[in-house]
Amino acid sequence: MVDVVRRNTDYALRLMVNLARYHGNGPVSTRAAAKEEGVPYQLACKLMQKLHKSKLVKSRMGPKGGFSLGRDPSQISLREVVETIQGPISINRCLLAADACKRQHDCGARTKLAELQHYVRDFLDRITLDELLHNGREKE
Amino acid sequence: MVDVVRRNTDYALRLMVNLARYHGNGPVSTRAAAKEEGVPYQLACKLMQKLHKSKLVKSRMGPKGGFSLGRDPSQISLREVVETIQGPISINRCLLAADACKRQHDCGARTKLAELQHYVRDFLDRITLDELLHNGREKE
DNA sequence: CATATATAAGACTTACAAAGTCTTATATAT
DNA sequence: ATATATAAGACTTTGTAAGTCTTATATATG
Repeated sequence: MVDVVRRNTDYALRLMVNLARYHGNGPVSTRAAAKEEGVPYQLACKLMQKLHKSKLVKSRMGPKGGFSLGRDPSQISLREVVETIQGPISINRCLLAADACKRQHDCGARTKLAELQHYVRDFLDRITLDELLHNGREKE
Repeated sequence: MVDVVRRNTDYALRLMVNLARYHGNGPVSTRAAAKEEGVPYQLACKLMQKLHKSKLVKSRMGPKGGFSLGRDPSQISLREVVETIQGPISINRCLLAADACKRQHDCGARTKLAELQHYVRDFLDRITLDELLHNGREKE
């Protein structure tokens, strides 16, 4: 079995939604976010580093420091987070490079799978952090 | 990077399309199909065994033996082949069991990802082996 | 009936990548 | 000065996909 969204990506998503929840109230420490979201602390550190490199979060060092979202939660898509952590979303490896497969010329699957890949990417593009946040806390 | 369709699944798909190509002309030996589709022979054997267990192909032992499709190519979907080889298609492991995640009650991602998973499965349900075959050989 | 050709089954090994841990360095609020 | 936080990356563990090997069994055909 293969998950399109891996465990670490799931963790990163939770952390990002956590930051979204406290957006505007100053930085959130990794320790706090990790604890609240049930993510192993050391892993959370590494994930935050990746998210920082891709500018999805800003950091402030020192006490009272932590991470905060780089943009408004309505401007960060699920796909950005996913691809930051686990790389480009792929249906089949033959779709990641134009010349990845020499059989592609008489391959009936390629076109179909490319179509699906496009749909999936687009779907995740259209979901934003604030949607996830409001969706989840709707009932309260 | 994660491929929704793994390498072995890709191999199995090629083998199945090969059988579809010769459908009605008696069994195809694994050796022949593997060679024609560029699949390592021993791997092809294991894949054919899985396909046989799930009734997607019929086998005939002995010389002049080999495998043939269990049903007409128009009645075998891409999803059946994929799930026979690599198990259920999953967007996130939290979607595979009703109680896989205790956070699901206030999780905004779950609904969206379930929707996507449903779309992907349905998409692959609607593609059949004979479509793949005709798509690929259209130009000839 | 002997033999060559095919599948059947599963143990075993290898290779790779994800997940998780540990260590050291650096910045800053108080 | 010190405690608290991030920064960075080496390292270990674990899981699983991919690939190989071995032995058994069925059957067409001379």
